[in-house]
Amino acid sequence: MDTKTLCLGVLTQGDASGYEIKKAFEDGPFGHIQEIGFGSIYPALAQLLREELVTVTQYTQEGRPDKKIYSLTSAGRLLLLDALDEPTEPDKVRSDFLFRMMFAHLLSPSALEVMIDDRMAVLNAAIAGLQQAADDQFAPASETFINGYALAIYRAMADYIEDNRYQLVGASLMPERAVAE
Amino acid sequence: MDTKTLCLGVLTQGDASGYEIKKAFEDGPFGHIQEIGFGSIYPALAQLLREELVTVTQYTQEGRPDKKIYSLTSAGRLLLLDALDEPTEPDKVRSDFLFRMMFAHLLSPSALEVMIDDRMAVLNAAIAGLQQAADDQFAPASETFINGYALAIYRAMADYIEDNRYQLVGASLMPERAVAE
DNA sequence: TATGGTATATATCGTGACGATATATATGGA
DNA sequence: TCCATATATATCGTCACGATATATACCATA
Repeated sequence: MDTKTLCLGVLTQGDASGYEIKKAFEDGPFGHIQEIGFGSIYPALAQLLREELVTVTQYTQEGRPDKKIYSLTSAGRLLLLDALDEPTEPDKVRSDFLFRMMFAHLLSPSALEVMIDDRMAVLNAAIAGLQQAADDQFAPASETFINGYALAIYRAMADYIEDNRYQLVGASLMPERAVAE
Repeated sequence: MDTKTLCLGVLTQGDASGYEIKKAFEDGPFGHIQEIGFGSIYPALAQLLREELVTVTQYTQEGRPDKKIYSLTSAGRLLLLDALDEPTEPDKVRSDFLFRMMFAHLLSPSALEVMIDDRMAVLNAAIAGLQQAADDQFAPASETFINGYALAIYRAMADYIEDNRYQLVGASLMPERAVAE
């Protein structure tokens, strides 16, 4: 799933600027699909424009920078549908947190506790935010599904970490004892 | 977490070749942290060698290509410890599957069912594999923790999808009805 | 028997993603 | 007043990723 296709996807939900596409990948349901930055979005939109998969209208705003609103063309809409028909790629994760947990035995117990507490705080904040979003009765079925999916995963993560953190802290103590003895 | 640091991490568990590092990120507990390919590993190892963070020994094998076994230097081990002290970056996900679910209303019910069934098959296979790995009583605490963490997440995903897939299939029916009427 | 797929093993190359940085203005809080 | 945040676009260098090349051995299947 390249950035161009992701932009086409957001634009099916309505016209948007590059800045608004970025926000959709931060707050909205797209935020649970993946993150993308400006360094990917603006070149992608420029290329979509060259390929006539989107059109632009420039707006001059007072007190704000100019805004370029992009709209899907019918060719762009068709290309998205083609992309959805292609084989689904496996999910990809990248967890800096898990990498650190892999080396719990090289960390001091206090450093490890801080890492786990930080992670729990992030998870609990995400869970709280998603529980509020779950109250929206007028959201489309796909958004409700994705929010619930993310909520289920965050809860599973938080529950597992709370139930099993003692195992890691125990392991992190051992090398220190060995050094002390 | 760049590829160089990831390679240093695997090498703390014992000397390894680039090929063996790749395998560690496919099968072992590192597989749940992130994926990396040869195109990232070999340049990273070459750079680590130049910076004297690892050393190499080349082995000639019979019936197999030559093998380059890399070992951590003390500078390499210290650099890994420094990296573990740096602030933990937030997890990153990239789900081609969720992207498709976001556009369930643009898919035929049969195409949607196939996508969900495929996803369930992948999840159930992963769950079955992890349940076997959970029986290993001699694995280090960190590996047991990570395997259990991955298992908890996969189970949460599978359970949620089974319980809520009907919502999406219902939504995918609607446009077809609209076209038919 | 031949063919094709899988495993072992290293390496490169082009495309594209990512993070940092630049530019400009307005608002809100310390 | 000063700094951070929000709005808005854009570029640039570095790094990651996927595809491809090369070479051999082994196993299954047609």
